[in-house]
Amino acid sequence: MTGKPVRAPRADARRNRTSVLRAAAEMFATEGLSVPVHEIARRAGVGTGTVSRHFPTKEALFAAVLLDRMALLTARADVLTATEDPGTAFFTFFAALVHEGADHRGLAESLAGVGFDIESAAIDAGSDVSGRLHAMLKAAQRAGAVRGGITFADVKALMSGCLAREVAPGDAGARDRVITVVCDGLRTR
Amino acid sequence: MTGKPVRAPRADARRNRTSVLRAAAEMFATEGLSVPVHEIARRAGVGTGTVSRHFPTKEALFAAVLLDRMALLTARADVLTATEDPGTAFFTFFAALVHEGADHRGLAESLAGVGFDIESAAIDAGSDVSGRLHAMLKAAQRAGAVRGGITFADVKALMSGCLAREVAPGDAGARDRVITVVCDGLRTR
DNA sequence: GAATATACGGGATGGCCATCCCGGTTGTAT
DNA sequence: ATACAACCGGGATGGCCATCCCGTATATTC
Repeated sequence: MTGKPVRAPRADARRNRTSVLRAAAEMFATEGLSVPVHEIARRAGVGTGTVSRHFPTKEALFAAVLLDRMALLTARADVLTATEDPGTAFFTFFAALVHEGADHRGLAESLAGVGFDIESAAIDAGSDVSGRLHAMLKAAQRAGAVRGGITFADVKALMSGCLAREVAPGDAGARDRVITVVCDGLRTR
Repeated sequence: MTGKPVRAPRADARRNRTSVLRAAAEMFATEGLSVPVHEIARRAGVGTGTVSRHFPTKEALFAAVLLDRMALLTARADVLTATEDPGTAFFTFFAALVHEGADHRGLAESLAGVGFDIESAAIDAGSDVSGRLHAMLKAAQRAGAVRGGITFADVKALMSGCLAREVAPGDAGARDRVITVVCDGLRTR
């Protein structure tokens, strides 16, 4: 079908690609989505042209960065679903997502709806964390561990609260307090 | 002291000023802080120059818009503090702030730390809503209505969760659900 | 060790936007 | 009615940034 006999990419190209990916992961994590592409290129030791050739768009770069983390998270979700009762699974995964987002400002911003849409990024990345969380919520509700009326959108909103800038990045204690408040609030009483 | 014999501003200037203020309030509320000044000017029926002459900076314009709403809110806080028990006062004011933010996207964004710093805007506006909420939190904790460990920063984070984009602007039901979750989570158990 | 496709760097381009500026206009005081 | 300060509109300016382009360099193949 494709008349193009695809040759393996050049060695320097592969090297640069991973450099960029690593630099992007670090900078998105610490600086957030608004970090200029130029900075990522500088940190990776390449020109801006190289970045946009490998990843046509900043959003595509972000999606690529997300790919592996997302895969890990969905795997984690599947393990929890299989081994824990629905309530525990949901609350544990919720906390895991919050902690993940806390270490990754770009992810948190995306979750909060600032910058790129995380749904589409996730789909580009071929991994659906949201879907897992949604399923776990429903299961936990059926099991009576989480209040009935709560919507998936409600949960996402509460999650973004746990990730708000007010909760300092390094302050795991604050994060745990907030998670506790939300989870206790979500429980059936 | 001021050698300037301040004359009353011209009538058209006053008219334009209030036009701009009204337009800005509407647009910040519906579109958020990222609305271009140009749009505000257009909606107000004036040139962009007129806007920046009256309000030297976009942030100053936002602070001016906030002024009256903030005054109302602090007044409300003072009434609640005087007439209700500390727990009720705190929870009621918390909900009031969330609903206020829901009707005013600019305010919500500012609270969430996106765009301008609301603290400084509030201080420019001469009204300290944060201070009131903080005091009410402490009182509610002393009265045993709210868990002890909770920080004011925690509360702000949770509040911004109630205002997340996921909770659709028109959906008062969703807002109430999320508020309930958070308030129940905050209560001493 | 040539020949050639591939990839590189970083300047050029274009869009967006807040703020500033100035030639022209209008309210106001006399 | 006149004169002057105050004010207006909106174009000009400058900064920031993602993306594109192209002359140059280099990995790969034969």
